[in-house]
Amino acid sequence: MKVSTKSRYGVAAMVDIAQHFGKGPVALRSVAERQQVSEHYLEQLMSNLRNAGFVRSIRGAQGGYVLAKNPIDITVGDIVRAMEGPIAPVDCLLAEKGQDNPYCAKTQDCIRRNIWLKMGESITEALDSISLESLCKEAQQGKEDKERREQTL
Amino acid sequence: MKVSTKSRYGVAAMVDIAQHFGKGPVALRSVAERQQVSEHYLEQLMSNLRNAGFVRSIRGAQGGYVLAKNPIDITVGDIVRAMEGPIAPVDCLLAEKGQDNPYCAKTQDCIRRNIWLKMGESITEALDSISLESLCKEAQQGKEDKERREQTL
DNA sequence: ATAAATCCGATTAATTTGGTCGGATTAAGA
DNA sequence: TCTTAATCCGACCAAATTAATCGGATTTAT
Repeated sequence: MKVSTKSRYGVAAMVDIAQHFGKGPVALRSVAERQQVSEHYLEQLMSNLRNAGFVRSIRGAQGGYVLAKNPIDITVGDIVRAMEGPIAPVDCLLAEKGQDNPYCAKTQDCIRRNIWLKMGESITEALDSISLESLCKEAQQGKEDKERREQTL
Repeated sequence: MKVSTKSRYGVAAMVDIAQHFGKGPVALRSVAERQQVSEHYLEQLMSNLRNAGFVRSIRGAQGGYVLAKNPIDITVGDIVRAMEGPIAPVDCLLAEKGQDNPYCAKTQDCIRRNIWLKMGESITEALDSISLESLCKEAQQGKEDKERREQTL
């Protein structure tokens, strides 16, 4: 029940890029350095985010990545789904309603299914309530607080 | 972000045993058959639940497992924690407050940590709101509904 | 031209998950 | 007391997933 590094690095990268929103493309190299992760690995992750439409890439020298949407319109849930697919703690939740379920024959009267359904909904709700904008604001706030503390000393 | 079979089988077994609450020990063999999982594997899982104090085992012929508490006092969250340890989507949440964190140096001002903290709390809340008793009732209800439908035909 | 970037597919390494196996121990019942 | 049905336990193994790494192709600003 751990969150994969895909999601963690993905969120870290997106927050990093969001913090440069409106200031031109951010090179992955610099993101990798700030966030202390492998640039090559990040590369792979970014293609998921690009295909999902959350970032746009600019190739060639001085290129990099920019957000494809406003930070308020991208949530942590969006990023996690782009990295790992649908949020579903068990596979049997993936079957469409009304269709027969390839993962489990007796979907209809399975009491345990509801447990994991509820769990998935809770996770989704929590993660979709956090936008890149709110994270950037929080980071900015933290930075200002820190500076104020240091000045007061 | 899938729930492991440990947790799923663990919950299945506990519901099964709970349905026999007050009727003497349930042999793992019979649980394994009803739930369609390997008896040997279930064995391993039960030792977690036993060590956590949720079931008591009775060895020897005619032995088996019984709940060590009332079904209303055992939640799905309890079972999941017994099977997988603390519910923490990222390791850095495991460090005690105020102690320095072996997983990440800058725990204090990490905005991302709060994401996963919130996520963990949501999961915990969802899973702890479901008791074995409520699951048994739901199963019983489902069974009665089914019988009624069949009689009406 | 050159250098700085992204892009992409293949491969590998490490970790976790999901078991299996064999035998020891315990206790009920004939 | 013997047999049989059960839990208990540690070691081992196989498969799947995760987390990278690598090499080179492509694009573009300067």
